[in-house]
Parts: sequence; structure tokens; C-alpha cells
Amino acid sequence: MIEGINNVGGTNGQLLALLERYEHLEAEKQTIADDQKELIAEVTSSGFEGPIFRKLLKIRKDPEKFAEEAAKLNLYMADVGMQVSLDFGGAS
Amino acid sequence: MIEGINNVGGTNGQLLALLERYEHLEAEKQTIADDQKELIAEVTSSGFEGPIFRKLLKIRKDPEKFAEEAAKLNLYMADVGMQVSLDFGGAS
Amino acid sequence: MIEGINNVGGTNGQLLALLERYEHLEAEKQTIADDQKELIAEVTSSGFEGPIFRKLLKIRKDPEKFAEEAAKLNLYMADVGMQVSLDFGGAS
Amino acid sequence: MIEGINNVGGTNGQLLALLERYEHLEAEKQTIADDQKELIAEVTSSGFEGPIFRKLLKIRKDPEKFAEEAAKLNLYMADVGMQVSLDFGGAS
DNA sequence: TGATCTCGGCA
DNA sequence: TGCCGAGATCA
Repeated sequence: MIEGINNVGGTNGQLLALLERYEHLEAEKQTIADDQKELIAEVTSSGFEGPIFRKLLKIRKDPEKFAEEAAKLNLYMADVGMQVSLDFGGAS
Repeated sequence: MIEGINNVGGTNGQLLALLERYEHLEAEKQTIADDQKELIAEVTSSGFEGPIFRKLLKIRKDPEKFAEEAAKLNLYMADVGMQVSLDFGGAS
Repeated sequence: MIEGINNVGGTNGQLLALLERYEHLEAEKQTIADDQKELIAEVTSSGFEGPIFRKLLKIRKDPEKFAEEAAKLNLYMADVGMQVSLDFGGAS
Repeated sequence: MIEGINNVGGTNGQLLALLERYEHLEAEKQTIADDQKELIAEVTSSGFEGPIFRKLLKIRKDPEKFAEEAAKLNLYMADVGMQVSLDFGGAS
């Protein structure tokens, strides 16, 4: 049997198999996402704020980038007369 | 006076001017966005559903693309045994 | 005054523990996301289009909702004179 | 039975009118968005970085909120032992 | 061009 | 108010 282009008219189960594999992975991701959601609830109940917690997570992903951006932002703010002092001794 | 690289330490008002120009444009956009929001309310009160209305807007942006995607989707769904018939005589 | 080890000015390491737990979960999610990305590559190399594949995934999540929206969209399109026929015998 | 002109199978052209009104507003927004894009190009060619420029725009929208979040972030970072000093004399 | 991310709509 | 999808932006 000759398959058409892009499996047109085909029914060999290949597409279905791919879909199910993807959905299985998706289910695993969802389980983890649920765990994260619970963890955020724990963060909140521990007296920390979720949004700040998330910002900190982002900073920890790339502390160097954060330090550089903060330094530049500091310069820009000074340029437009915003009173700030934002110093990072180094994102160790 | 010699300006440093990237206007470091500068205060010539250039950055501030750019910011204010951008913010002015942003305000204009917001006004229009508010009008659109009111219009959606009118859509709803006219008996149409907002989400479907939005889908239709998207289709009208590129009807041809929509027709092509629908046709392909039709094939894929048939391939996995989903009972559908989705025909577009042409997105005129 | 001497602060606790590894908690300069801090409280009790609770925040750090929460961060690390979250990041561990995040790493697990990333692994799965990478697997999904590879799977999409396999989808493409099998002659299917990624974007259509993703649409099909979405439809399979809630076929009934899809059928209803398609039906409504059909009505709206007819209302504005767009030539379409979009029939679903039932999203089995 | 004869349908009204330009409303084959439709109702009264109300939906079409709503769509066109929305699309007109959308076109106006797009024009402004294009202007903003050009302005960003001008920002870049003036020696400023687009992403930092955008951050500054965001801060100017709500300087007080920014100052508060920065202060909290400072506390959190100290809590996990990240060496930072991030002081805002006040978001004037 | 694709992945990420922020933002507005929706429940 | 929290989640989700879409649009925009950056690499």
C-alpha cells in the first residue's frame, strides 16, 4: 500500500500513537505543576509572598544577568532624575 | 562636554524625552483598547458570545490560512478516527 | 552578634529550602518538556505538521467544547456571509 | 424566499457592523504600535538598550510598587544569603 | 523563526 | 481572583 503525502487518507495508527505519547508526557508535567502549586501555597502560608518568591526564582536562574540589568537600570534611572541607589556587590 | 558610552552619566534629557513620547503613544493605545472593551460589551448585550466573536475576528484576518488549517485538521481527525466533516467551499 | 551559618541576616533557611524544592520540580518539568520537543520533531519528520498536531491535542482535551464552538462559529460566519459548511456528527 | 442583500442566511447585518467597528479600532491601535516600534529603534540607535528602556517604562507606571517589591526582594535575598544592597530613597 | 514571557479575557 | 490563551519580544 502506498501512503499519500503527509499520510493523507492513512490510518496506520502512527498519528494516534504520537498523540498518546505526547498526552502521557503532558499528564506527567501536570502532576508536577500541581505539586508546584501546592508548594506556592506553602510558601504563602509560611509568610512569604508568592510574586516575590517567583522573582527570586527567576533571579537565581541567572544572577549575573540580573546584576547587570539592575546596574544598567540604575544608570537609566539616574539619567531621568529618579532617586535610587541600587548596588550589587556581586551576585554570589 | 564628552558623553560616555551609552550616555553613561549623561543628563541631556534625551532618554526622558523618549520615555515621554512612548508613554504618550501608550495612552492613545489605551484609549482605543477601552473603546474595544466597550464594543465587546455591546457585542454581548446583542446576544453574541465574546469568545466566538473574537475567533471570527481572527479568521477574518486571514481567511485563507483558516481554511487551509481546517482542511488539514479534518484529515488528521479522520486519521485518528474522529467523526467529522469540515468543508470550506472557499473562504470568500 | 553572630548569625547562623549560611543564613546571614536570615531566619532559618526555610525560604532557601522552599526555593530548592521548587527548582527541583522545575527541573523535572523541563526534562519532560524536552521530551515533548523531541516528540514534536518526530511528528514533523513523520510528515505531520506541528501546529496542526497541537490543535488536535487541544481538541482531544475537550472534543465537546470544540464541537459546540465550531457550530456557533458556523452560524456567525453564515451571518456575515462567509461561505462555509462545518459539520460535526458528534465528537466521538 | 429572498434573503436580504449581503446577509445570506443572516439576520440583519448587526454582527458584520460590530466586526467592522472592532477591526477599525484594531487598525488604529496597530498604527500606534508601529510608531512605538519605530521609537524603540530610535532608542536603540541613541545608545540605549530596548529591554532596559522597557523596564524603566514599567517602573514609571507605578514607582511605588516597584520600590516596595525591590525592598521585599532585598529582604528575601538576604534571607538566602545573596549579597546585595538595594536601596531606594523613595520613588520620586 | 522559535521559545519565552507578560498581559488581558474568562470562569 | 487564579488560570489560560494569545500577542509581543528577545535570541
